[in-house]
Amino acid sequence: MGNVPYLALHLISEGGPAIASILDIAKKAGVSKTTVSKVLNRQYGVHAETRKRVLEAAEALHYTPNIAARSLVMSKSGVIGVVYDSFRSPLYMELATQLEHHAMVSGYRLVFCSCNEDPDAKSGYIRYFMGGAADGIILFGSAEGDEAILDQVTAVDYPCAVIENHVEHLSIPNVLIDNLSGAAQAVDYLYERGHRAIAHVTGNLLHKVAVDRRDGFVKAMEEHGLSAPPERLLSTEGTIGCGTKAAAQLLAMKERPTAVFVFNDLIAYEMMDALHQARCRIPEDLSVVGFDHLVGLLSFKPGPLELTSLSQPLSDVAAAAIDLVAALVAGNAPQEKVRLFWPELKEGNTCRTLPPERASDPE
Amino acid sequence: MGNVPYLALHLISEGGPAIASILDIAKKAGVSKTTVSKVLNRQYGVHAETRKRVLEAAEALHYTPNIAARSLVMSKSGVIGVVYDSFRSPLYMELATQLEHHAMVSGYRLVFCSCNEDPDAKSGYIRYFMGGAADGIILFGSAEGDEAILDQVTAVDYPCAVIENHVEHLSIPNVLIDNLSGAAQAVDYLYERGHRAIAHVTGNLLHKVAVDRRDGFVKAMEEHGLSAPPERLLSTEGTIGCGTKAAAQLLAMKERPTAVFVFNDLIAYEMMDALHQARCRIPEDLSVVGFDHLVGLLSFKPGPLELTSLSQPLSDVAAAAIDLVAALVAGNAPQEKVRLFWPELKEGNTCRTLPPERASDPE
DNA sequence: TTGTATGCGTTATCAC
DNA sequence: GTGATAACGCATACAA
Repeated sequence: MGNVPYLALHLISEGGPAIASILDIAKKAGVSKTTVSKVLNRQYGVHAETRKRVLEAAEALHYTPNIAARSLVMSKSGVIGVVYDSFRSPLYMELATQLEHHAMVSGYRLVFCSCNEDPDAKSGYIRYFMGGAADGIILFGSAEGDEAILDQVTAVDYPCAVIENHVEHLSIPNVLIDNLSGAAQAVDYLYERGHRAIAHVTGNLLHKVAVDRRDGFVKAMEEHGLSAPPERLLSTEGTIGCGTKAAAQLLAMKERPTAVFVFNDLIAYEMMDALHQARCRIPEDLSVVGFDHLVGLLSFKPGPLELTSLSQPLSDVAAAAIDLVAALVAGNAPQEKVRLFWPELKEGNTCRTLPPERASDPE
Repeated sequence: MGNVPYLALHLISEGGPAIASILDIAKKAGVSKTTVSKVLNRQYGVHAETRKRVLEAAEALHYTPNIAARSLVMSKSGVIGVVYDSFRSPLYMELATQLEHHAMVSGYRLVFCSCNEDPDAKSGYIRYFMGGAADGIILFGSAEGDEAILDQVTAVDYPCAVIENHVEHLSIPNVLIDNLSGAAQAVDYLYERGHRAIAHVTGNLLHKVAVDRRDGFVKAMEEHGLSAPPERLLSTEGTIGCGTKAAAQLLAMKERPTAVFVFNDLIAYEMMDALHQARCRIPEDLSVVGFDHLVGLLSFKPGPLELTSLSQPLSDVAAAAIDLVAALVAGNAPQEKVRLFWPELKEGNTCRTLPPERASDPE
């Protein structure tokens, strides 16, 4: 009766895949659905002979469990969803690889999506995961609109961990790199080598990471009794081409700094290339420190120079994120809301030690 | 009765997210489930006043549709799944970005997963998608074991498109780059510049791409009346470090070739770096042609030299793959099984034109 | 315009 | 050891 349209539809539509169900197996093997389910889930209490018949039928019909039905009844999918703003960085890729690795160890499937910087798409993917496609999500990034999105997540207590973004008033656990420490390490390193006039090239300040690194830079400068005047804070949008723009700005400066701390290696390499073309030598004329240590993530060298840069412990970050979400899914609120990791400065050849006379510059 | 354990479980477990259902909304708004469903799906035939009440209730309860239930009843998820072997290449990332873009245009969600080169994990992800998590899949890559996996897919007529792998006897549509043409372009380019002694560094020959490019190389050489002896075919496993190894092999050759066609830029840049360290100058001592044109995909330069390389039309490839899967999902068998695209040689500065006298070397 | 009833494919409970 | 049967949350044909 009522099921005729469904059945008819199923039989008529030639386009749809012909995936067998437990019921199909049951018919073929001459047993009940329950028995089939038991066999398929490796439960005890099934006659060896029956089990064999069921298994053969399943094989013959190319059975694939319907995960929609399964997660509907179990309210669990075994999946963790990861939401990116963009795929376009070797750093993101390495993080993805590490996340996948740790998820597998924890017995979760991991699926990724990128909203390509589109907030609506991001919200859509998150709602998709929250709707049962995943048991929990990992949100990577610190874009401006994320807070509103995270509000929805906390409202229903959905398991979620955020990498790279710390929202104070929300109870969502964060996995963070200490960007302030990173900036301080960069400044300290340059200071020790005699640099006093240090500039900073920011990332996209709509992302918290960029703000943190800039603030960390300013703070570190002040702690050394140095100033970080606005004209030495070159803000960029973190997109392709901004390194070149930053280089132009640097070259146009009346009092050129002796060193620059750049938001990340992507920008820094592009900037160094533009500087090189303008006959500004690195490190002779300008010292550069980056962030992310791309050389460590790539099989090739991202430029003629090896950039001195801060390396992030991506494996630790990934493990912590998976851990947090897995704990939340299991119903255990994590003890600590913030898992903080320290970046480590890796020395390259883009920084010069200034001769003493310059080092004793005023201020 | 029977539902008590379910309800009790739901109420007791503090860990689970508290996501409201249509039934919850219905109760709160004082209407039936059907009405709520209608409102939520923007259907006509609902009183404005009722609609408002429902919407308010949904908002208040932070309603998120359960996609498991929805896709169970509709046998559609609105998702296309993409399966990668690895995330570790700028090429893969750019392809992902393009795929995401085109999927959004087609109204599909796109979720990615990487099996990290583990065949079992790959099979698991594919079965997961086939089980209803996605309406169709795009498999990227040409690893050796893929054929067995694709057998399962075709057995149940599940919508699937493969990028970079052509399995002759299966009816799965393929999106391909003409690797033979790519190799021929590389050889032609070098031949025109006087090179006769040309070597080839392969990729992982367990992947069909690598085999195709090698075969294309050999064929193109023969068409020029040149030979491609085994000792000039340096096979690698495509992993990190193999470029360095290939460089060592090249340097150890008794009769060193004047040019090398390398499987991809990743290997080529690593190789060139090792060669540089061994004081082998490029292009003076050796000309190099790569594949993938990484410079076009990165915001920074992947090395001091700009590698002459074959560029793949990734946007076209992505569009074709999405198109194919979307068509299959809609029940339309694509007219053509193979969508072939041509790579384009982008000239860099890693190839030298040999002086006439050398060019006329015998064979 | 609204509500009732049914089924999607699975797991889980409980009789046989 | 095995098999009915009842949910999971949703969409829809159909009755009211």
